[in-house]
Amino acid sequence: MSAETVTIGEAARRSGVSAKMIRWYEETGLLPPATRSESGYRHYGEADLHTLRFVRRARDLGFSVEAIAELLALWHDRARPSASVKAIAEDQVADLRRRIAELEGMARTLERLADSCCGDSRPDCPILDDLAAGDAAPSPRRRRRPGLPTR
Amino acid sequence: MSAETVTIGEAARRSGVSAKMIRWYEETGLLPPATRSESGYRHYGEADLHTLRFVRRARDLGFSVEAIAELLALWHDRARPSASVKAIAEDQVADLRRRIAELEGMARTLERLADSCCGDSRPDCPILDDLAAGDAAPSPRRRRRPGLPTR
DNA sequence: TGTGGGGCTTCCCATCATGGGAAGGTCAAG
DNA sequence: CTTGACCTTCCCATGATGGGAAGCCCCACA
Repeated sequence: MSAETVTIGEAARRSGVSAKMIRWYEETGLLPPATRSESGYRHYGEADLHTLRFVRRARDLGFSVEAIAELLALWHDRARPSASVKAIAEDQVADLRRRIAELEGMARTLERLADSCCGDSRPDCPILDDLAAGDAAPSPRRRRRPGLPTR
Repeated sequence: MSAETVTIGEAARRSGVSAKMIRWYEETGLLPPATRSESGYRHYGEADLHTLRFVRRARDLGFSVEAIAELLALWHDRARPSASVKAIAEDQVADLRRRIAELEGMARTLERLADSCCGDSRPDCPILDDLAAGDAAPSPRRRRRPGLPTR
């Protein structure tokens, strides 16, 4: 019993991770190479599906693939300290909060500008005036530490 | 007077847009080709700098390059209806709000999980338990309409 | 047993906005 | 004239994802 395995398409359907991404996760080392049939088809068992769902859920929470690799390692380490997991989660929360604050700032500014624009057929527009004002604070564009699907 | 022009590095410093990005904006058609010196150096005048600052400010508000192209066109169109500008701004706000809500959902879930994890040296961890639960709602990963720096 | 259609394989390309860096030409100050 | 800072173009990488082509495989049905 339980030698039941499924092909990659079925694994994708059952895990919510696309076949493309399953292959990519394997290629980049997030997942170990799948077992193959004689003809080269990948096959996945229940444990593999469980792992795939874990990955999927972690992606849904915005974890980067790198963070997921750490989470998977901790998941498989029966001697893990839960503090390690918690630290990763709290980092992720901090990152999410930082990004939310950034987007919130943009949204508030834009809402204020949009509210002040009467939005009719006349050309006067406080939104364009603001953009053209050119008093942009020269904040350097930082590289974000990878993470969210950002879809 | 006012035939003063600067090179791309100086334009970058004065506008807050990197030289790399100025070239890229030109290449992709967001900006018209810069005038060149005999030896091929790009040169920028006050009007160009004004445009660059406009672009920079719009990027800071999360507009996609595509949206900025529309905003620039409206900016230069003295017969524009302000409603057109307002519509673009409101689309952007809606997009920002949607993404904020998404991140907020992740952050809340993760905070709840992190709070329930005692974070000590023992291996028991509700965070991993949740990830492993595999009850992930199979929400399809949509492609996001381009926009934010997302840094 | 032949065949058709759907699933699998690998490989390449695109996204979006950005930076890094190499190889080589230009310019201005000393 | 040299030196060093700047400019040019070109290629590559990022992160996670999808699209699509070319070709092989497998099963069900006639």
